[in-house]
Amino acid sequence: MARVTLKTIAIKTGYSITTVSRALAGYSDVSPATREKIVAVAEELGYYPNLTARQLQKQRTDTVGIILPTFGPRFADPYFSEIIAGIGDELAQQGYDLLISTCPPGPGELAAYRHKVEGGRVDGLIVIRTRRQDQRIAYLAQTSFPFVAFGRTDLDLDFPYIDEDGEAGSYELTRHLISLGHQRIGYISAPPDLMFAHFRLQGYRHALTDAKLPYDEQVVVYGDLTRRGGAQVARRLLSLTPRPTALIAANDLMALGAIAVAREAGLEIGRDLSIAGFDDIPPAEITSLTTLRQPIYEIGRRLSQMICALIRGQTLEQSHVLLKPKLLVRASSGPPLHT
Amino acid sequence: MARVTLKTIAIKTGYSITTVSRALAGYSDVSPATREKIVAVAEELGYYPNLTARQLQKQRTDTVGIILPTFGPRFADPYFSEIIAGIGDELAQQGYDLLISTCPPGPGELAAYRHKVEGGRVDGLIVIRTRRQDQRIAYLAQTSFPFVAFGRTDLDLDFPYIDEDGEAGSYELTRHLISLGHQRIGYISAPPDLMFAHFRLQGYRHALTDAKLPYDEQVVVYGDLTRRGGAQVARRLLSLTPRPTALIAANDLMALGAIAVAREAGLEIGRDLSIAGFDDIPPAEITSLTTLRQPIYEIGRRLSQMICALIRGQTLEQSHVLLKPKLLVRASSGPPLHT
DNA sequence: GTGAAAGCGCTAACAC
DNA sequence: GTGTTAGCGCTTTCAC
Repeated sequence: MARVTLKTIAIKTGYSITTVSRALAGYSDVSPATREKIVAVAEELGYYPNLTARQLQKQRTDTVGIILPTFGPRFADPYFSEIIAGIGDELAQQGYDLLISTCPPGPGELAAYRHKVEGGRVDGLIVIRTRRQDQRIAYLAQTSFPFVAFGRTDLDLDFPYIDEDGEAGSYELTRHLISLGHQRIGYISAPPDLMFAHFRLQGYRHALTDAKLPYDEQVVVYGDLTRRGGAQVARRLLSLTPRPTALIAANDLMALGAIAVAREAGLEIGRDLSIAGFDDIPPAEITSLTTLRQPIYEIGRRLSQMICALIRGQTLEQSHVLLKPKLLVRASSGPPLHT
Repeated sequence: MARVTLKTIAIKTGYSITTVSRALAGYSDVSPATREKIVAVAEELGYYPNLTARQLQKQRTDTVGIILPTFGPRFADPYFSEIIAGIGDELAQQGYDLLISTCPPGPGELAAYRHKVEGGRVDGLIVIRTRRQDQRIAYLAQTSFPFVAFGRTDLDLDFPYIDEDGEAGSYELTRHLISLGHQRIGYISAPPDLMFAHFRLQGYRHALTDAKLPYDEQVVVYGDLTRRGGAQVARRLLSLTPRPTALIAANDLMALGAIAVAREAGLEIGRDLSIAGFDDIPPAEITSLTTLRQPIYEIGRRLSQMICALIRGQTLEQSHVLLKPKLLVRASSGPPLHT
């Protein structure tokens, strides 16, 4: 079980470590006969280069990092698995590994980032779920370490990102409900420090204003992005008088929670109450939920492409990508009962 | 942007690299005054140890690897995000990083494993979705590299694993349907080389035999674990005469596909046709799908605990863990129409 | 208490 | 063509 290193092969073949290294690396300045001998012995011994040593020497790790901002004990959010799949598949193709950590948002987070960056653990980072005054972005931008973000921020910094145009999407969705005749539309927002929550709420708000409908803070509540959380706050909205005739949730999971609550209350979705979400996660289709689709897997791939390009020192053709989500009208939204 | 290393601090403080190293590591044989000075300078300069160098020296990476067996272009399987969450959270707590790769099952897979193991990229590996004659397990067992598996295999090898007792679960579920009065129960299996597919099918088979019902190969079909795949083969089952009065799918995703197809055909789930799945992914609850619950997140945590213990050279109190899935009877299963 | 020296496994500059 | 030397940044004997 002794490790086979260049030294092992050098001793066995009688050549120097350097020559062995060059032979194996396919350099042209080593004689074919020598190379053959060395390669044969390497195969026989089952030689495999030590990646850590190579990393130390080359001063790069061929690894991209991502730190998942997990709230609470678990994140069953399908969003994460989709994006990791996209990121991982693309990185594999480009010859990079993916180092994943989990860290709850908060003061300890920066340490996790420094750990990766200054510890030389990765060559680049992908930041997801950007927040207002996002300190992770602030830190990374200042170090000039290669990174890309999924999401913008409200800091005055220029950095490469991909984002969905949540405002436009949300605007379109709200208009859709308004055009169906809804006048009192409840809104279940995500935690307001998340940038996407901010944009999505803005879109809702502007659509109301443009339609000369009042923006009523009473019908805007905040959930924690989970199904359970959505259910909780939906209950509040449904107990209001007059009751909203439609509900928009800032993500599908909360919308699904709202649906469950509405059903419990004996309401028929799409008729007595319209509900819409955001993301188009798989269950949304099953539940016939009207929603806005983001191609998360594809976004993951593109994030990987961008970070790989940055690591290689290339300049991006496009460093700010804004994707328009696609409105999918399904059975969960319909005209209000009394118009 | 020059890297701050021990050398930087050594030069600045006038001490040797050795002393700086020891001071920062908190060794007792360095005078308090010296330590203080060194620590101060380190902080001022924003020193952060180079993890790669440390890894090379210590001959360990404090990293655990997992290679996701992705089929096709994407794996939206909620199962993956759950288990990664569990694994990642626990590893973070134990001070380990998680290195994730993706690799489709096949001949290239072993190379990916060797890359991690012999390249010294990780200290241990987690293998998921074991298969019959699993070559990954065979390889790892032979190298005596630390690893744990989620799932057993049919090789005659002793290795640490956690597994669900898919046979017992499937047996119980099938009995449940039989006791409701079903006599012709269709079965949508997963690809047969997956061990869990094998066990789940066995449970179904034994339950039939024990109830003196025939095992009819005509009603056993194979799907690819996706919703779409489940829908495809469910269509075949529903066109048989006599039509099965109940369907079991080897995972929830395929069960959901079957439900969609049945609804299209005008069947009311739980009345005209009973359907059951396996896993209890979030949409299962929403859809009122009778299923078998596995605590995937918890399994992820336990896998991490085991691998960490193994890496530390500890012996496991329990190296073969078999968990019994819990039957959740929901509205998708009921008695057949004509009994 | 502190420093010099060796070495983890590899690559690269430079001689011969 | 091949070997010598140095060095990536760190830890760890072993002297003093």
